[in-house]
Amino acid sequence: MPELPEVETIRRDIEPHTVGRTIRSLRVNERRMVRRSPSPASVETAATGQHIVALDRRGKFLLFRLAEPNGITLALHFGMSGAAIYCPDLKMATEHSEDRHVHVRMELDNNTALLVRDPRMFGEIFISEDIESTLNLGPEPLSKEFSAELLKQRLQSRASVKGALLDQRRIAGLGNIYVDESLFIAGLHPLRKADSLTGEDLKRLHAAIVGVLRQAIENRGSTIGTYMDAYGEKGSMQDSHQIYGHEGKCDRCGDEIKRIKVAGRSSFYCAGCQK
DNA sequence: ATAGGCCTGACG
DNA sequence: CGTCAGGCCTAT
Repeated sequence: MPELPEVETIRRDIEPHTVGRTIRSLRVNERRMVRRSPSPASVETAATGQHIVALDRRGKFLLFRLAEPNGITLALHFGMSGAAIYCPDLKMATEHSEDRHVHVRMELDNNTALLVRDPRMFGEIFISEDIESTLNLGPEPLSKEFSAELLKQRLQSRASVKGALLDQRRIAGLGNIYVDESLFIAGLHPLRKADSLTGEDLKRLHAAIVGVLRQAIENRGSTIGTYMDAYGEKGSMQDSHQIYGHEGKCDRCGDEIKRIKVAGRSSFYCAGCQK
């Protein structure tokens, strides 16, 4: 479930609890969550005893920057159903560890812990010594460099604009919800060819993406099904969704909201507003 | 470009 | 029972 705003909310919340601390132990008790590193044990060994020098986010990945040996990063991805659980004490961590869906337990040197719960196990944990190359992601949409011009470059594709926006190598961090929201705000049909957008289209789409992601972070993400932040609280961005998950008439023009499959994903749009 | 697979759980 | 889910990889 988590897209960029949800992961950023988790990052901001746990940053003060993790940066500057040492990882006392890391337990990964689900092989299927380890796909890029050789084994759970290799991830555990690489992280144990390491100092957390920074907590970053790249796209939908949460990145623990570890001191020594040389710029190693512990990366987490939350897939469809993953959640971080911050535990201010080990009693809480132990209680949660009995939950069969808790697959990762990171214990810090001040007797706090961070758990990862992921029922569907589409999430991932791994170590990389060159995380930027490993992830191979497009630019961050909330970075200074992200402009309408850069968006134009990244959308040089004959694919649908929705498919292109979902491609993490083109732009990092957008998922099904925020793509639909951005396209609605920009007035663009999800099936428009990415390389058919005009300069004006691209300016509107750029502003829509930046605006919707910023607002989603302010609102601590969207909770539709199960997403919870690291403290177990819901976000409120779902109350501001204008198109995703909506049925019936468009608030803006009164036309019927349509639901189709684009790039294999359920897609909501208004034929009156989106061309 | 699309379908299927990976998984569990919620809902009709 | 079937369908769907905020992700992403693979094979066709």
